[in-house]
Amino acid sequence: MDNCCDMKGFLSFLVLRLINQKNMSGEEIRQELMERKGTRPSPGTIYPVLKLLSEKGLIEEIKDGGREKKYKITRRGVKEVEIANTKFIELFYDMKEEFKRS
Amino acid sequence: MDNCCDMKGFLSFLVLRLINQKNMSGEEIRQELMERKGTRPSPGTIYPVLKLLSEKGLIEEIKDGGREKKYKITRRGVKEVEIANTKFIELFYDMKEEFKRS
DNA sequence: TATTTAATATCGGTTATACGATACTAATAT
DNA sequence: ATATTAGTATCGTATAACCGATATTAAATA
Repeated sequence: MDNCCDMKGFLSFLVLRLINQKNMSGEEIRQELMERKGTRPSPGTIYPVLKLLSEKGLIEEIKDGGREKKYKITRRGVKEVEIANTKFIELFYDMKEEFKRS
Repeated sequence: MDNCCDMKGFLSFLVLRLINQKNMSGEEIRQELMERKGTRPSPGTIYPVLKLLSEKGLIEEIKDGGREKKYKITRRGVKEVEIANTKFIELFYDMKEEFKRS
């Protein structure tokens, strides 16, 4: 309310990139986003995103016996990440300098 | 609809950064975003954003005689951009590599 | 086997983003 | 002075993001 630039949106992009880096469960993703944003996205936020990405065939479930269900990227997902990365960089190309300094 | 990662959101962030780089009119901003995204945001998208940013004291109008009204960043706006940049980098820090390669 | 519990899934509602269509304004041209 | 036109502004609406609360599931434990 008080802040411009709430940085909403891009959640599915972030989630897809996380799963692209390594297989992750919903809770692991919530934890990772907690560290980046300071706030932990609610279950009602994250699981619908995982469902959506699954339905689009960009990620798929894997069960490794434990309590958690993990997701891994699919080949389509890898392609999608690459396309999305390119779009992202085109959109924010002038952030390059800021990233360098970080 | 078909695509995950629509890259919606962040419009006010983008606009504020553009105006931070140089004084710009609504049309110039639409043009610049056209080049980055491939689609030109509609007037109904861009002018409300400019209004919002004005109301928050992050940008202000300047008239330079011509047909266009330009906006310049305020000191508060500059601060806000810096804060937003930091948040952005925290959120997408792992894009650093992709930016380097670009 | 029954219970507990961590993780996952769903539902309804709120807010923000963005669009298309339309109206307004003021500089320019006639 | 009037008409045109580029740019600006507004309105109503659609969509998407996200949350909180609640329900469900399945592994772990008692």
